[in-house]
Amino acid sequence: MTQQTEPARRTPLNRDRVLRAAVALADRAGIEALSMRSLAHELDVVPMALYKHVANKEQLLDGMVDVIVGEIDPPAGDADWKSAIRRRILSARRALLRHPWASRVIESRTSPTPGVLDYLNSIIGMFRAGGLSADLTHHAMHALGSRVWGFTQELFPASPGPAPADADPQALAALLGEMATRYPHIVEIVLARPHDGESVVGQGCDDQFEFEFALDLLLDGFERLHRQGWTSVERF
Amino acid sequence: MTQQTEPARRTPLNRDRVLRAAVALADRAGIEALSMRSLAHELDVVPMALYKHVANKEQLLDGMVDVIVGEIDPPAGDADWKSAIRRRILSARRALLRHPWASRVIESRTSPTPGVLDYLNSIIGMFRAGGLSADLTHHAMHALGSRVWGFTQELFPASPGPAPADADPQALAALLGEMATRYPHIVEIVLARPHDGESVVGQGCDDQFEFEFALDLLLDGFERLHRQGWTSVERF
DNA sequence: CCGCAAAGGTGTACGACGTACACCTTTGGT
DNA sequence: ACCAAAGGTGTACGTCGTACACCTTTGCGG
Repeated sequence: MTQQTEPARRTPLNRDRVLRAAVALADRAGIEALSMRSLAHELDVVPMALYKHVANKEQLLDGMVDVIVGEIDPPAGDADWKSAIRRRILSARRALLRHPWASRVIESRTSPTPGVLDYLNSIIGMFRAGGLSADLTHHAMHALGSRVWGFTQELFPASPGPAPADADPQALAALLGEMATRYPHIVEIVLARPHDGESVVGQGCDDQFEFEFALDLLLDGFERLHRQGWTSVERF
Repeated sequence: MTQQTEPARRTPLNRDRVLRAAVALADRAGIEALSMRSLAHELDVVPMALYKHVANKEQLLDGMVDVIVGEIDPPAGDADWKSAIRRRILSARRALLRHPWASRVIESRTSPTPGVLDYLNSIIGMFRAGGLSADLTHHAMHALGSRVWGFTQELFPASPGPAPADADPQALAALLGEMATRYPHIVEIVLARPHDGESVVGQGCDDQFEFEFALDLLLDGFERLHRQGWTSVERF
């Protein structure tokens, strides 16, 4: 007669539910708050229960990456390889922006998962379908680096200096002055975007623009090399 | 009469010795083996002693980055900005290659140290001295991203698949065949470098070449934009 | 319908880790 | 000679990943 209330037995965990819960938790609380313990708590289960579904935390992170990679749109039917690849990479970027922790996790993986290999294979296939040689494609992939995923390693996630939430505008101005004498060139280019001068340091640039600027520079470069029949010189 | 042997008192620690020991330990044992405890042990000191010299582990890592940044050569006196920047970045690359953990640590820093700001300021100054506008320089720095440090985020540190030290060549061949059917494009471009076909998977590419390929593509792109007076279009 | 193996979930425990805090020891300046 | 500051110590706490032995539920072949 103990507690009749519990109509349906808790549906058992499985790898997929674990991964999705992990992604959701990382989205909500940040990747640094994701531990085997916190995830288990989230799923109303004891920490060790997770190990019946993932081998260890590394595999959990691998699985989470594959969930995100699964969100990338399949190739669209663009006529030319350049815009097809461009669109696909920007789709990857959108997926990654939805999960701000994802780029850091991808960087930290030490060996690729099947989902990742599928994606890379498909991007390479798009270059090849466009007629680029295997040789040039090889170098192109290296040149893109993490940009195939839609992110650049930003030099610094936030703006330099202490937290901008300090409020005190006088101290901020003083700090800027100090910066300007010690690092004049940095300050100059940070302020180079003329129209959003309101916040002295914060959000000075349009990340999306910066990303596309670099991406197009590279894609245009590949195209130019392709057209002139470039091949890596014999270096041996 | 207890132990007269200990002629000179141990010279006291200081921040610099701590940082150098940390760099040396990371070089020798890998960054993942660097803990406050292991570093203290290395210095024949109790873990908490380190906290008299660095505020916490994050600051220790910051300091280690500055040590490495200090190893980058000062600007050479090249005539044109492009080759001057090229040389400087390749010098940074050499410094980073001497300390394989450094790129990962740089990536993980959340706010810049003075040494880092000095380096960035100086690179920006080189663009400006070459006549590039603050606007174009701004975008160029973004486009370079972590490449200013001389590294690219490799898609994967090692080759895909399980450890290649498995030795058994038959199993390796089978694995390669499996890869070739599932990821044909990847296998094709991995094998695209014709002359080092001996190791099936390992070390298929010349990282230095890949780095310079991408770097030159970008620098050439900046130069082209500069020559044609490029300016970021009004996007508002 | 029984019994039993496998699959799934639990509890306890261990050895790392970073670091707070109170304490002792050495040292250099007056 | 003294004393404050600087440098080093010892103990302790909370968190982490996860090994291992155990219990419970479930589905299936006899």
